Amino acid sequence: MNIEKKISEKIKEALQSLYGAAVEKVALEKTNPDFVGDITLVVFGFLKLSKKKPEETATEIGNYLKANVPEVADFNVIKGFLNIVVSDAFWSDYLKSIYSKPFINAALPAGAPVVMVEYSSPNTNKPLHLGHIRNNLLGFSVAEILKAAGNKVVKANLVNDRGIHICKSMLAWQKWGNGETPESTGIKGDKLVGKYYVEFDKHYKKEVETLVQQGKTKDEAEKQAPLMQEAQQMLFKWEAGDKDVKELWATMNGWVYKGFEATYKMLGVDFDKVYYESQTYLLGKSIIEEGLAKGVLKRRPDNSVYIDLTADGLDEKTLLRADGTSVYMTQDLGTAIQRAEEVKFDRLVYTVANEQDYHFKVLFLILKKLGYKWADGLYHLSYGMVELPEGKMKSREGTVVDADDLMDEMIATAAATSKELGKADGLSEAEANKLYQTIGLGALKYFMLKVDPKKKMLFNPAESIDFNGNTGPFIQFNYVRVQALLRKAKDTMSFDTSAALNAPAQLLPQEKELIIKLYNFPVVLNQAAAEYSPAIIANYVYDLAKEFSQYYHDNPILKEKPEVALFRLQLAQTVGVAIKSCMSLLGIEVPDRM
RNA sequence: GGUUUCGUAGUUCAAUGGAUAGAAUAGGGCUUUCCUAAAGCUUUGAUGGAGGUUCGAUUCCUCUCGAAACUACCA
Repeated sequence: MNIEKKISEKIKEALQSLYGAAVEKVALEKTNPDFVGDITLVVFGFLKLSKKKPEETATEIGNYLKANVPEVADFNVIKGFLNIVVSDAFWSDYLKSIYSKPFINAALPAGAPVVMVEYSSPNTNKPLHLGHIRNNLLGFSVAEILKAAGNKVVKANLVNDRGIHICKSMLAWQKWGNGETPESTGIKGDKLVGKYYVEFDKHYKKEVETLVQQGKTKDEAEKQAPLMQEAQQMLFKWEAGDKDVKELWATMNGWVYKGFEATYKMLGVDFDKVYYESQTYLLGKSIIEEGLAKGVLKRRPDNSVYIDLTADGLDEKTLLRADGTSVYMTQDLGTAIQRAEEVKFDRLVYTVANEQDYHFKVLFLILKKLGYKWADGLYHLSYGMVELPEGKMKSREGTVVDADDLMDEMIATAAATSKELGKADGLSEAEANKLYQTIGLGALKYFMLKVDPKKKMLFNPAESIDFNGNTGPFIQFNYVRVQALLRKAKDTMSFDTSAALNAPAQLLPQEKELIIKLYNFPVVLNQAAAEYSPAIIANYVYDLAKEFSQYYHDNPILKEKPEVALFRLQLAQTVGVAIKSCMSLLGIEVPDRM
């Protein structure tokens, strides 16, 4: 049984027995490291019941616990704080109970809640950049965390494959592409399509400029520029099913998908379901009638349809234009309803940057007003933007950090550092390359995931490539140390991982700390799942690795006499498994040597 | 203008209303006859400002200053 739970039950008993008071909930916390003890009860809240001084109250409760709870070895009182010492035997037994078992329970309970996590959702007109990396890493990691916390997870990607943006690329390619293909140029498909998107923009800007010089307003110029008109024409043709346009569209999107696939593979993310907007963009129109009938939606004289959210502190939101066409919101309503029917999710998580907070607020509210019960299970995983030291990424200033380039750079830096330190000596080229990739991507992923998703983050390329301190490679290194120990132990003392674990009667303080850290994992995992925050896992695994690093530094393991060495190895092994498991929740691999 | 979010060491990040606000990095000073020094030890240094609630506030409330995002019949 969970020790906190047991102690808090006993504290309720103590309050009943000592002061005749019934208390509903007793909150415990971890003892501050500067004091002796493992678990702390703050007694200020009970003074009204005891009618005694804080010290006296705490001592009375402490005495009761020590007498009635075998696991409570001792206690001390400082002001209103009752610090409880849990016996070494309890911690040793706990370690024994998890030794040589999977650190994370992979089996899902029957009837596990179904959670759909949508993430990535790129546009097909340009390659993925740094912002997408945060999105992809977050979405993937949150999905893994929810899985580990006992949910049946469906990862989904909604590809924005249609619209004016891709038409711009198509048009520019027709005009200036000279039949270029990824094959003929050797350029990655998504990059090639992106190149023509930029090309369009260049010519378009010139046209706008010319029109402005001729006396048009900027607004007029932007709408009337011939290139924009042509792109619009192309979109109409696409919607009308024009064969040539559809063919070009399919071809160029095909190039992009091949490029995306390579980026996703390198990034290590995957999806259970891929949706395409070309197949979903008409959804949602059908519910307009329903909404009008229910009186939730209203029609304006010009025939456009809207919902009035001013009573909720929001604005009026148009859902159908006067010409009867739908807007993005309408589409999102439709896809949500479709998924609710198709997947029957308990929760649907949208991984989308916080610039769309308003959009999702409105989306969820409309679905609730339309009477869908499942709308309560919708969640916007809103994450902050990634900024560079010089400010926001701006495509026209060329400061956009390309996802592929960034990963390549991280891997190259890992390679250079490894070679410099002679860490790759004795590895085959394939092994060495795999190692560089593991370290480079580990650094990048950890750097991005250790920050609270809700907060905007600063991406400093120089610092992200650092391998010291609170970084992915530092954590990987401590895993590697464990593996080196285990390898050596197999040779020198025929260490056998199937041997039973026998703990010493008295644990070293650092050993106890490590076991307590391991013991806390389920709480940490649940918190990470509840808050949709990989950062909580990242901070946890860093703490664990740091704690182990000090233990390793201060205490020889293999040089000790056999029974001590055996226990320390088994503890190290357990820590290694824990590190690897936590890193996998972040989508980060660990090497066996580095 | 309105709505929302955010202001913590030089910098990048932590802290269910709890004890002396933790790390990392940068700067100062050390450690290698020791299982991987991609390590460890040590030192300097912070809650934007003013009130309030509380035994206790980085955390909750009000005001204020500063930053960002959103506020389309765009996606």
